[in-house]
Amino acid sequence: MNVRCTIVKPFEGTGRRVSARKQRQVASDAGLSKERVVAEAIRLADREGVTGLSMRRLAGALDAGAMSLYHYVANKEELLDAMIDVVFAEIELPPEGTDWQSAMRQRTVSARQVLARHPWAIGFMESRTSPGPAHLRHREAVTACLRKAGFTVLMATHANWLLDVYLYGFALQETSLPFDTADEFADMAEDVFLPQLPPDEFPYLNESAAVLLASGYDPAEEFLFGLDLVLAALEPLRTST
Amino acid sequence: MNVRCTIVKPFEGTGRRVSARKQRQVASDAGLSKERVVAEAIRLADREGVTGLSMRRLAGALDAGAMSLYHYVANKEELLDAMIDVVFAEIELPPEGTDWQSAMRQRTVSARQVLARHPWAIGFMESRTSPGPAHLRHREAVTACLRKAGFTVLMATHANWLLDVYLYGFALQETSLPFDTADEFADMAEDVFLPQLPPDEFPYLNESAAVLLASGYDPAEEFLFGLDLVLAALEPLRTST
DNA sequence: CCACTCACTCGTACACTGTACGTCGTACGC
DNA sequence: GCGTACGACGTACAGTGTACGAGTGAGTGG
Repeated sequence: MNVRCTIVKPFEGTGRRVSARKQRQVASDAGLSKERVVAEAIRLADREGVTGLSMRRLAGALDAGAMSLYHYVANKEELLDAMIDVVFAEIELPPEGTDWQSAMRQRTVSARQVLARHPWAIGFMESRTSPGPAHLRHREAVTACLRKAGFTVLMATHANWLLDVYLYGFALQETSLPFDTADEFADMAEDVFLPQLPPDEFPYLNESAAVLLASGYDPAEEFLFGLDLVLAALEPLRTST
Repeated sequence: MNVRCTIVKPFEGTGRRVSARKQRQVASDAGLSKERVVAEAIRLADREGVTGLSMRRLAGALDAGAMSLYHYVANKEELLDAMIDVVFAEIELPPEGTDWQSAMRQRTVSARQVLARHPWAIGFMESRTSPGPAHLRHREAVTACLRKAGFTVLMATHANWLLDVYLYGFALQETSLPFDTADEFADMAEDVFLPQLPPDEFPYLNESAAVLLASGYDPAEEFLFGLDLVLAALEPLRTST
């Protein structure tokens, strides 16, 4: 196994030494900077998806030449790393001073909102070979929360892992589904899915679709239901109080 | 929301009518076919990752011209759809005749193995707008298993959802991690992670790394631990026996 | 004041991608 | 035997990431 794995500090080194110069420009308006490049890249990815994010288009959005970007970012990989770390920074840390379930619930809900805002990020959050500083701060805070709640190191690792699995798995599924609300689900089920499911071949799927339709099933409620189930299942793993 | 969502039958329509002709060739060796194209695409993606799968390279592996592929596949999207459905077909269905936990455990373990074999598939399993026949058969079997175990339609939906979230979330994390075994984890933690974590800034991460290292933590065990936790948490949702 | 350095910008070029279009050879039904 | 249609594929086009190197202009040492 041949992995390189270094921790990067995204906004350091490549950026212009703005303090070392007598602010030759407004520094945030006209001139480029790594922050501006990354921020615009996130806006572009939010708007057009990750496939719509190309160096040329990004440069265009910044009124710059494509190759100018490479002064702030070594390559597209590094750009993605920096984008992911900004996304991590948007996630609320688990607050101190409450019970661990409320704290983890709050950060996980926040993370889900952030990932819904930046769906392109889901597949990359843990897959970058070099975790950024916001990522590390996040992990430290979560681990601290669990350890203070009385989880042993091993059980905290299990809990951390399971909660992340739930978060990323849910976000992945959520963005995949072609409906968001109960109404959209009803429309899709009625107009698209049901007509394509022969009742004799798929009796249970037909039954499910019919019942869920009749009862006004809302897929948006699935998140908290599963999250609370997972949190409750983790509670017995605590050893002390 | 503007989604097209049709159910495709992957190996039908575009393929050569092999029975209508007096087998002008060996039909599986030399000649192309949608099955052969898709199978080779999966082999290529397994070997080189999804970014290594290009129409030209796939054609090369099949000793054909790039444009020949488009006689069996409308575009790369449809190729991916067909590949995903083959992956679904590799997953064991939950066996009948056992308790629901064993059945779902078995199919989820199988699914994890399949996804480990085809890591490129993880992000696409539920994101294709048109579920293939193997996908539908899979869903039907899982739903049947849960309903027969006494889950109501709504609870079966919750359970199905949570188990899929766990499966995909785990597979996603698993492929992201730069280590697979306990030994590799130990090496990574010692050589790469710990040196980059200042103890005063990340006390809990340092503590965790040290303890896990000392106790020979094996990330491979995480899957069954979490799966059994989820299965146990779902048990009370059953209403009857 | 001049020369030099160096951060920054970006035009061009190359190898690669998906695929639209059109052109073949050939095997088949009549 | 012939028209037809199927399957194969060469070429071309717009797009991608980025290597290379040339330009520009501001700051500094002499």
